[in-house]
Amino acid sequence: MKYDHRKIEKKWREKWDASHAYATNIDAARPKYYVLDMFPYPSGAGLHVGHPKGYIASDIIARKKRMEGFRVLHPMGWDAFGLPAENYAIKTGTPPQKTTDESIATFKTQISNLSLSYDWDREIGSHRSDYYKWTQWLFTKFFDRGLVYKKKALVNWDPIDQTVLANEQVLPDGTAERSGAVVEKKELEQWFYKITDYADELVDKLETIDWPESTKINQRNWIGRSEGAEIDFGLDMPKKYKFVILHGFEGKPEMPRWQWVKAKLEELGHEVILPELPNTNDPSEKEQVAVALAATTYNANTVLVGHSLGAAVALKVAEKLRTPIARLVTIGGFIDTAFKDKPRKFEKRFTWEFNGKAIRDNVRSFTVLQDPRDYAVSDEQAARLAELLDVPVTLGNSNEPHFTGETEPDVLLWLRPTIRVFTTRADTLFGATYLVLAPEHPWVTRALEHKTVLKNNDEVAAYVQKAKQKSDIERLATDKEKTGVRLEGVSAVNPATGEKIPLYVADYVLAHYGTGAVMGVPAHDDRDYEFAKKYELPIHEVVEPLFKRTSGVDGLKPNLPIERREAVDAIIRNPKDGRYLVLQWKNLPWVTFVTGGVENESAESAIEREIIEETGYKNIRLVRPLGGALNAQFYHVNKKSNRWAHVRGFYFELTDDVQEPLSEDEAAIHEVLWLTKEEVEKQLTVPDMQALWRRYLGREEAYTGEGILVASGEFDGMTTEEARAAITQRFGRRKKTYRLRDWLISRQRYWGAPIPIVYDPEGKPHAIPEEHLPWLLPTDVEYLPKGTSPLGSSKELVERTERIFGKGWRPEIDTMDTFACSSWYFLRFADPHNEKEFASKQAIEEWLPVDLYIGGAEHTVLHLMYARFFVKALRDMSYLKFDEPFLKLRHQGLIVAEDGRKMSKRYGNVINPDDIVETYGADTLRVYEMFMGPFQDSIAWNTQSMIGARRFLERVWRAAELVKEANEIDDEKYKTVDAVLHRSIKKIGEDIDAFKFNTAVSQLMILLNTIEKEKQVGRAQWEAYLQLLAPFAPHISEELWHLLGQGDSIHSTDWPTYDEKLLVSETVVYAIQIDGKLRGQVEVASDTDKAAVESAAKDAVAERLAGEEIARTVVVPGKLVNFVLKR
RNA sequence: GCCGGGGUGACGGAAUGGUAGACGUAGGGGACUUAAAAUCCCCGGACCUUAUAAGUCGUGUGGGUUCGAGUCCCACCCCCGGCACCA
Repeated sequence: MKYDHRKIEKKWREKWDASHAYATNIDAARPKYYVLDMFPYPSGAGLHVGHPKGYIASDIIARKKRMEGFRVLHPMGWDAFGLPAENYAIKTGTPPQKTTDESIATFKTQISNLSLSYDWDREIGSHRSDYYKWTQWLFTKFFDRGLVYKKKALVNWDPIDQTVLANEQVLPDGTAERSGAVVEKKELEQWFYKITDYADELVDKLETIDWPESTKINQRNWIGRSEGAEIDFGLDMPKKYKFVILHGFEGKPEMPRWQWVKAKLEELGHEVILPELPNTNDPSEKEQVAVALAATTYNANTVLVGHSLGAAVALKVAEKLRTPIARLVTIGGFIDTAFKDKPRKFEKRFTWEFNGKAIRDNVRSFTVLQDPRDYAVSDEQAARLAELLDVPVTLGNSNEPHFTGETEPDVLLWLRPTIRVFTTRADTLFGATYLVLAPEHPWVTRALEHKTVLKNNDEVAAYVQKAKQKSDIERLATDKEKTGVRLEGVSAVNPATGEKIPLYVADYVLAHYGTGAVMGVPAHDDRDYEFAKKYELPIHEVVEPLFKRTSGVDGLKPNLPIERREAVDAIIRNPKDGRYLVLQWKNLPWVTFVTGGVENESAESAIEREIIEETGYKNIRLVRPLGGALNAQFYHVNKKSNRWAHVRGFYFELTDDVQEPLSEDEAAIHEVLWLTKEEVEKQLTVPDMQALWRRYLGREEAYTGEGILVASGEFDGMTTEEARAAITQRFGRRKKTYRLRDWLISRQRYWGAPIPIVYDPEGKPHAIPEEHLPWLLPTDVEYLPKGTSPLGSSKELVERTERIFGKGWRPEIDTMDTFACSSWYFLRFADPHNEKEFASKQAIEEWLPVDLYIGGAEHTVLHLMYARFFVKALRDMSYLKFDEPFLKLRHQGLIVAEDGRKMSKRYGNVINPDDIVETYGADTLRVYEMFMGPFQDSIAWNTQSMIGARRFLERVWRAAELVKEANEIDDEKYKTVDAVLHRSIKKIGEDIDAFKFNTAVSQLMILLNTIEKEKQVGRAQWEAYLQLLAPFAPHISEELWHLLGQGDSIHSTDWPTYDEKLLVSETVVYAIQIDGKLRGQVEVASDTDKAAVESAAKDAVAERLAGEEIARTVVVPGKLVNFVLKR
């Protein structure tokens, strides 16, 4: 009978479908296992053979887990919102709903052909309203929780797709990941998920999950946490101000924060007035203003400051002034009483009206300082205040959420002229010789508004303007020369040295990272070095380099103490031939320059003495010392001790060739070589020697490594690591910053989940209540986007909004980034038909988290990080009890086309799985894809090679004829097969668990080879064989299983177990080596003791050992014998 | 530049510091056949040798540690992926 895959596969597919063979087993007595594939976007093009690779692997795991007694959740669904269907709609008018459903049908057929054991009863589609209802519901919960916010921001605009993109969707070269368009900057009001709130946990919890290390590293890099310090540099300006500070509700001038602010400002020579406002719990507008006005005279040097209620008073004061003041700062201020937390006593009488124009006419600049965490004043209140003054809100961080801490450095920062920098190298603070601000830095913006602060106001304004016009690509081109402009008329004070240092504005400093300002330490930072060279700024070295060897022959021995020594090195050149002298060490695999210790003498005399001793050349001339000292820590192989050498380098030239003979001691440890410049560069491998060589060549550079502090006062002698902590403590604060920014989810596109927000007639956004969800995607739309969302063209949407919420209410017309839909789908699979919840608590507890997640490596940051964020946020809202969605993650490698390129319609090199299934069978495809090579590697498809998998299955088919019943079995042959069988059960089980599918298949082949060679296989042995094959080739194994007369499916049988005793064979072949070279073999019983093995081996190679003396014999049990001969 | 991963026959690949190249593909030889396909058997890293036996070399390059290195250490070259003026 021939192996007819078409007939067999069709038959079983239909039987399994009809019987719902893969419905999820919900027997609570079994342990659960949730194995999930990343749900695909159902593109119109259908699948190519590369797509199912991951599905096949997860299916193998799912099948094996079922056979091992687990209840397995193995679902599949569709990530169905997305641009291709929408772009197709724009071109043809076909509704995306229709296109998408058709594509899903195609995908499902293709996937079904492979008999992947999904529970199709749990199928979901993210575009279906019963799914996106919950995507929207989650949005509203995030909204209530403060994890969703709207802000005007410079965003990435894709001019081809006509929508904004998340930072993650923009490639490093500034083009869009999807469309390839050059991304533009646009200022738009957009919705954001506050993923940065979870930055720390997103980094820290990576350690708890079993993910590929490279994926974890990618996430860590993307979040880009760096731990450093914030340090404030006071500004020295000729101008001094008078600060009038008005406290808030139930406040007092004696409060620690005001006294602290006052003291800090007075230190800088400013004047501070702190009037006490009366009756703040029942304030009268007139009384408050009168007290404030009476406190002092107001003029162009006055800075008026108001906290909370005091801010409202300050605004009224400003309204009434006759001469303009310099500045008005509100801290946690408001102009209405729509408080977040609770009503205030004064609300009844607070009916104050503010004249924005009068205030703006009387004040030259404003700052509205608001902490988003403020418990009383909402961001909307702050926004209304800022609108009155026509300035943006300045976001700050208070120590206590309403700026009520004992000290409030952020308040001081916005009052006192101070520049705060972020640095990871606080240890180099003494070397900071200038500051650089980003062009968008608020202090620069404000100074430019004042016009008189900077002597070169126009020049700076022009530079800032130019920088703003540059695209990100231009600004981030790293090879470009740095530019900047000095801020004339101001200087900063280095808090460590007290020195006055200049300020620059330069576009190499990024406004959105850290504080938007950096300290320039040219001696120890490459960028600062480049900048300082160009603008001739002083370079102060404060770190002596330290070269620490931790591995290799001269790596520090951890158990020995480190001895400090003053040392000297010399580069010696012979001017006659231009060669350099090096020492070739006898017991070290490298060359060095002449090197030695200083013994009660000057460094200069020490090096001359060492040169004579080590080389014999005595007529030498010191040309110049080579820079400052450097440190080397290493294990001194000759002296057998750990050394910390504090080295001075010198450059000498030979005056003649006279060379004395070396002492015996010296000659024994090294020899003198003369090398050309090229040879030196090639052979010199010791880092401190290389550093010396670079100095000799005059190569100037910043030293950015670790080292020992110098010229840093009390911190001298500390390691950079110690100094970072100590200097931070003394002059700044520890601070973490992140590269990660909040997740922009607004998309100006049609085919996505509508953002469930409506705006009241005042324009205030409201989350749509649950009873109105799903908030349906309208269908009466113009698909073509025109810079705003197509939803804007829907009449039905507006009518719906007004009908439900009232006249004048307007719908949000943006849709959500599709990643929002895929950030929680794994939860829905636990309970996919629930109409009351996104999933019941019980279902979630039963199935989650996902035990094994398989998908492409292209999702290492986007989807995988967003999903982690969702889970953490939902946990904090008490919907979940676990921290991480995916406990174990594996990526499948790509299958590229036979020509080595990516499979793509464009190249015409796509292999369609349907064709392979038709011609060779699904089992062949499955076996081949697993056998190709390591699961995570990218490998080229090779149809010829695939035929090998087909041949293997044909051999399996024929081997069924070799099955023998007990009475006809030849014992010897049975035993031979049994030994290989039990080893195979062990290996195949372990290999599947370890994702080594390729070697598992190879073991199936080895076992089959054995069966064929013995020409017989016991019935029970054959049953076990089919069970081992079943996860890989479900159809043929099922068919052969039934041919044995079995009634039930092979896929619901118990996974075979192996007998430990059978893993050990009776005899073992030892390899025999002489001096490590293979010289023979000997077979002995496997329980032979070492001595007997040794003598058997000795006999086997007796001829070769004749006349030789054996110095040593190594016997590795079960492996080999090695005779080491005496020489 | 920085951070990952990798470099093994003609090809895909295998190998807890212990006989390098399992398993498969292509290839060569043979059997069966009128013939071909399919199937079965044998060979299958390079060099040396008529061939065998024996030997020499061999896992990107150069060194090292070890009785023994594809595997560990040092330096370097190349390829792939990610990040990149992130202070």
